[in-house]
Amino acid sequence: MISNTTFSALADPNRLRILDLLANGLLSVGEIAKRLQLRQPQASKHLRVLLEAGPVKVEAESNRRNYKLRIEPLKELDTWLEGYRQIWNERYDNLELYLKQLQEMPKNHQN
Amino acid sequence: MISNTTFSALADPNRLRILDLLANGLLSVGEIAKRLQLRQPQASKHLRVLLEAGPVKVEAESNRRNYKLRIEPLKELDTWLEGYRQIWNERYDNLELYLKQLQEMPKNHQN
DNA sequence: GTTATATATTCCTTGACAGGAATATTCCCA
DNA sequence: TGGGAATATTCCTGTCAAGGAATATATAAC
Repeated sequence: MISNTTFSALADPNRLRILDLLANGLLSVGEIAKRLQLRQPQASKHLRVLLEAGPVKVEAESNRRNYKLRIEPLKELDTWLEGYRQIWNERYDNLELYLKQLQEMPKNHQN
Repeated sequence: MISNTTFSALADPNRLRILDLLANGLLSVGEIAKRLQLRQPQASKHLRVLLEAGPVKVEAESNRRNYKLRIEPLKELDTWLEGYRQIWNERYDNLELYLKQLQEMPKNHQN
């Protein structure tokens, strides 16, 4: 079972945007704040949430702190989704089967 | 871009559990409350959140209301994840490549 | 129609969280 | 060692969401 902390961390538009930024490579706090038009403290605060929840890691480089994506929590999300993917495939299969049966049914039996 | 409302709806342990229950088929409010040891009003309230956020739908049957999974928002989640899946595959590919190069490298060049 | 059952809604209180502003901390460099 | 740049933290305030309790609504059964 996936924990809800991952979802909580992503339940904020700015943090979602941060992840999308980091998908293209590591960034410093200042860069993130600049690109998202956030004030630096808010950027730091959001990054802290992401850091503690998991989907981000940090690496100090002199007085910069470079944040990177941490892919594991997203993999967990993927794993969690797996169970539901089965459901929608199942349903799709049923629809396919239904359409096939409909096609094979003689026209005069289609009411 | 996925909206954060889906994540918000899932950012609660009880709602996650509700989804997991509904993955096995439709359930009435009372059943959900009972299985999750929730009071009925709280169950209703969580279901309302899920209903408005998307991942659940409802069907009235006499004085019961049967809630079902609505798979579309989870598909959206899946689509959103797709971008990140590319990242982890990419990294995996790089690792594979690295290991391959390592293998092909003559032993006396491995420092 | 009255009663029971299932569900939804309202009101209240409390706790968590986001943003703003100010300040603290850390590290580099001269 | 002092100053500046980058980042983190603290304090404050307003908003929102969750749970509890009580109540309203709807449907079935008699």
